[in-house]
Amino acid sequence: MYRTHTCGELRLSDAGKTVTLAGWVQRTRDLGGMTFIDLRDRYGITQLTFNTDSDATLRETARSLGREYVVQVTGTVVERQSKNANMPTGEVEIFATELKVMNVAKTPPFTIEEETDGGDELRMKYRYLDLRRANVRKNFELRSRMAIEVRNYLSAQQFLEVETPVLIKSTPEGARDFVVPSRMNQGEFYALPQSPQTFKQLLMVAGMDRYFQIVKCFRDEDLRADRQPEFTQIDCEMAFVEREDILNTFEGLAKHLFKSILGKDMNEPFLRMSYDEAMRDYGCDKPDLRFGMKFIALTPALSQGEGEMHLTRVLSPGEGADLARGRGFKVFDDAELVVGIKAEGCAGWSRKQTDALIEFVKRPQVGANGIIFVRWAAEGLKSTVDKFYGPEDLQRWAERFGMKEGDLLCIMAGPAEKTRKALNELRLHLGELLNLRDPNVFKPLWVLDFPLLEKDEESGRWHAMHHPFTSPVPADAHKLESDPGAVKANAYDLVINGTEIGGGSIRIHDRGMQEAMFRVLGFTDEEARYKFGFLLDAFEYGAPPHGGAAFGFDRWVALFGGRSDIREFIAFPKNNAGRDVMIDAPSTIDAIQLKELGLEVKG
RNA sequence: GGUUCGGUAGUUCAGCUGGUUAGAAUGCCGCCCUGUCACGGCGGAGGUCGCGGGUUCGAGUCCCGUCCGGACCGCCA
Repeated sequence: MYRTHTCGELRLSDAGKTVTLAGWVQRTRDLGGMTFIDLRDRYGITQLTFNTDSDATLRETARSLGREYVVQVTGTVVERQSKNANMPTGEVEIFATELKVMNVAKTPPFTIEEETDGGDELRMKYRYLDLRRANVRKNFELRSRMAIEVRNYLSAQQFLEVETPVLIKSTPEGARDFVVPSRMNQGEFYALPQSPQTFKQLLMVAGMDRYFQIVKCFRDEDLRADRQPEFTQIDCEMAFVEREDILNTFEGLAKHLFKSILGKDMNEPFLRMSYDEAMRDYGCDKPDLRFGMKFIALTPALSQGEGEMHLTRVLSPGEGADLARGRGFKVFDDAELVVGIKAEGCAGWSRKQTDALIEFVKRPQVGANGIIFVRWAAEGLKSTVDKFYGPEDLQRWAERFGMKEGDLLCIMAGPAEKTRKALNELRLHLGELLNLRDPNVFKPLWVLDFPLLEKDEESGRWHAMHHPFTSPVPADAHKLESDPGAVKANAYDLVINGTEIGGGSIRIHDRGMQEAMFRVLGFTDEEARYKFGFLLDAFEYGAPPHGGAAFGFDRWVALFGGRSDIREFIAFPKNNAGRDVMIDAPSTIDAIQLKELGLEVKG
């Protein structure tokens, strides 16, 4: 037997017991006459003590231990003379009588402590050391608990966990597929699933009624802090349901997780908002509702007074440059949209601070031209466009925004889509600066009524905003082929704190409608049959109405863990370039493997 | 495909308008220390300044290229 107890469980009540522990040497404190060793395992840290009463060889061994040596120790649990209130085992220590080094260790390249000195790259290269750190380990304890609670909730709701294949057929309609060559079928390839979408629909045709799976999905697209090439979804599908049934079921799942994991009672029904509303009020389809700063448009449609109209003109060619006065306004060809947000209590911000905001929105990633500021300070309303606007204009704007003394308006103008997007970035940035994005506050939101289709500006083709199996809302179904852009999707996203946690839809379950959808997307009948014939065929054998949802498990865990980087919640993640720096993958394969697969590699 | 920030000791970083022998903290090694828990004290070792080229009397510092990493845009049905 390697151990009788873990390093996290001994308490004062255990005093007097003879115990054996095993673990890693966290730290040695050698005081000359006494030596203390912190012994660590997954469960905690226990202090070992050696002194002049200890056997001389034993003491010598204790003093020679390096960080991360694996040791087994036997000794007596004793009450500490100086207790440490900061650790659960802080009232006791082990007076060691035997000490065995089970394995030595090189000095690790970074400290194995909560506040490590290691940078991200090193931590990932030595991830097995990084994972020894208590705060990293906690992320995986959280992840494990959440997976168990997801299963608890869904199985109580009669969902069956069914595994779907990982080697499937390539249908790169949305994201690019990862592709796997087949040795037995040379020249042909499997693809790894971007999601088990079609399989879960087939399970509904199969009468499974309610399916779920916590499943890896793969997308060969560029990475982000919240995007990995392989990631985990909570994938669900239900038969004989309408949108309302699905929203209720998964709102229930979310509430169950909030309660069981975070101890939070989410009694209120989740807010609901249409896509159009979200775009109008927040400039994005996943608004962070932890704070206000709703968009308010000043022109052109909503404006009445001359002031607003003038604003459009001022920002037009020629005059814009003059207006700049060194503040960075540039010329707009047209200001389709003039829209602002109100930052409460920011009227006192310095020139340096407001300039920093302008710099922020002028970054190429945001691409705005500038910001007009209106502040209500002690001396009254003042704006960066005072040259062009009198007090009565400013007063009207202030009323429009419900402005109070101390508030700062940030107004942007330009092409509608770009301006909305830029103001969204500014809003989030201000929320950050003003500490309004508290990770302990959760504001869930259902976003509904997405457009079914989006037009790709380059190709002029329609593509599905969600995926091609999403049904139109019943009222719009007849417009699918005549006016595709006007069709709303029977789809929904769950957004929490500005993060898209998941989404889903009521699916098409009728062959004719699915074929119409493929036509709208520009598939020929042959293409549709080649890629999705199995699904179309299945719809002819009694496909029930069905719908479902999928949730980004990594993101959800990260959200509950109060972080935005999902890599912290994935045991062995990939870096920005899709590489695993620990095992050094991807890598080349040898000539024999290539030959067996019937592949040749260029270059 | 693009934008942007970074790469200097094992590690995290500082290093000014180019100028003698490149610093700090921490870690590591040695010695001292009987109640530490970020122990303390004294001493020591440790560097191809990512790589290649250029400018210059002189480059960690400036320029060009390249590699690597981070964040972001495009992309992510």
